[in-house]
Amino acid sequence: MFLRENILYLEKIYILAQKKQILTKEDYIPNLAFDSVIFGFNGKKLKILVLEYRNTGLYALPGGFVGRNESLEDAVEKGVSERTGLKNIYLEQFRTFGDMKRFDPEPMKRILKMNGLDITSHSWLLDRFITVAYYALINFEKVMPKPDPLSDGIDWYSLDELPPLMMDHQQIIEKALETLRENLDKKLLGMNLLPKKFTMKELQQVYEAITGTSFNRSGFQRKMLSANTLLRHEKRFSGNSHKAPYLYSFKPNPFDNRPKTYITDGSGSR
Amino acid sequence: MFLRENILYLEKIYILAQKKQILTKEDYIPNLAFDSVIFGFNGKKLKILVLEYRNTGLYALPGGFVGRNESLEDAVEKGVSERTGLKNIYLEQFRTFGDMKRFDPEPMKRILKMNGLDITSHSWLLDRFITVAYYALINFEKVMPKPDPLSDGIDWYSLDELPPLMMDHQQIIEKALETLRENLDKKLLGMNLLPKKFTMKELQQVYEAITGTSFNRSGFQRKMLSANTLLRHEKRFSGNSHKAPYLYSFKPNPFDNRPKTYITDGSGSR
DNA sequence: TTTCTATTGTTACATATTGTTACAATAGTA
DNA sequence: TACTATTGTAACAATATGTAACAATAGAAA
Repeated sequence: MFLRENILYLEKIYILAQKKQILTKEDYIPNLAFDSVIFGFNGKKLKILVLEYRNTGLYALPGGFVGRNESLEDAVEKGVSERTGLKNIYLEQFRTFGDMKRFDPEPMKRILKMNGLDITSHSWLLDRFITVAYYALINFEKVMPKPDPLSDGIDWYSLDELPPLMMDHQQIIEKALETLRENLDKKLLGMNLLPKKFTMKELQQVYEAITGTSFNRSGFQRKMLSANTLLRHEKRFSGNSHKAPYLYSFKPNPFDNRPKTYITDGSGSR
Repeated sequence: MFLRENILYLEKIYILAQKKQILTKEDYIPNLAFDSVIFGFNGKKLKILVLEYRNTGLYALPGGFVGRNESLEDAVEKGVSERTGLKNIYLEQFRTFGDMKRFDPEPMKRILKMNGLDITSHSWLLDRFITVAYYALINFEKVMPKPDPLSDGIDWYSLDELPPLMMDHQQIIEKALETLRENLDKKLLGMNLLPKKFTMKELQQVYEAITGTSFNRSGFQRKMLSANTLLRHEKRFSGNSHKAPYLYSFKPNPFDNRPKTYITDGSGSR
């Protein structure tokens, strides 16, 4: 019993040390944060990772701060990796939110209080923040969501079953989805939400989940194949009594000079 | 003579007071700036407004800082208005640049020195900055460019005759142009670069200047007219010996619920 | 084995969109 | 009145897209 309590005590110290490290003002650029809309596809629906803060009933997008000597995108990569357990994540910056309406210290006060943290010594967290928003596309099956030090929960939510979110996070999600839809035709985004090999039907389901519309099966297949970006592999025998579909993968694009896994957009921000 | 010197002295004090106001650290969000790529169309080519700093040989995009109690977009609107003399400018945020490579205090040191400003008391300007970049589309004929307090020159440059620019401003321009091209099909951007009434040929020239390609005259006309967004007005008799072209204007879009002049994108960042 | 069903890959054809050329209209000049 | 440069539009060809039909087939059921 003594041992167990001792371990719990050490654990508590460790967590506090972690918190202290994470919440020291001097290490970060003040008034600047990032937020991430992490999309996954479960085979049917598009989902988003949402954090729940301890005993507050507050829900939020996973976010973080930018180190004084750290590039913006390194900070985001690190933050999203910590929440998902994945590396080399497809990330795309889509907007920076700098409205005064964002300035509401009350939620953060509650979060600090419920985590037993002193408000005065963390007052910089109650200040105004401008946030750079990114969306991430990840393979749903590979992810092991982990809450951040101030949260006790992190979970997948479909777009139509989102909990009430803090501040302007609902609007951030809407803008993320809007951008994702605009980018869908321009880039090969589907690949980042699917396993390496997939059927034409699965690909179509991803497109339908993202756009919220349905496509004609025949036309979709023709268009995808004519784009000349898919490699056909062996059939997949599912054990069901019907014709087995081919598996496909995306061709590596020879005209795409970015590394295979990347933060998109090489235009100087990296 | 005494009077004249006195006036000059007062003027100097006034300018210094202005500078002091503009350069006081406490008034702004630290480490955060904005830059603007201001596009204009002179009838032939797409041009950009570029600042030249006093006696330094340094060229830069017009930019500024965000007040502690000011929304990001209000700051940008104000800044671009001050450089162009225009109000209600079409502005679009396209990317936030947060690379460590941006961190180079030397240019700012030279600028402060050449303006007779003390480096130690303005050291916050030598710090690292993350910048939110916007592009603006304006009617070339209406603008009266005005330099900012630290610059002695502001001028139009075509894309293929840009001077060597500070830091990563060249990359910011490239990304602005890329985004402008992507948005050209989605939105009615041409209208912001032309006078209210224009001919089909002028509209085509704007499109060609932006995309850097040429279009078939007949097809361009058909597509523009079929989009059902143009109003046809009287003919324009130029005095040249050939058929007079019709003048057109853009229809106000009834499905566009934004005010007629605006910062685009209502998604929470305003 | 044969028949049946659900699903898949492909083709066929109608319709819509785009690219290209041709031609008539016309404002001013010679 | 003829001529020139430019403009608006029609005509036709080439492509792309929407829709439906059909054949192939993996397993289940008979």
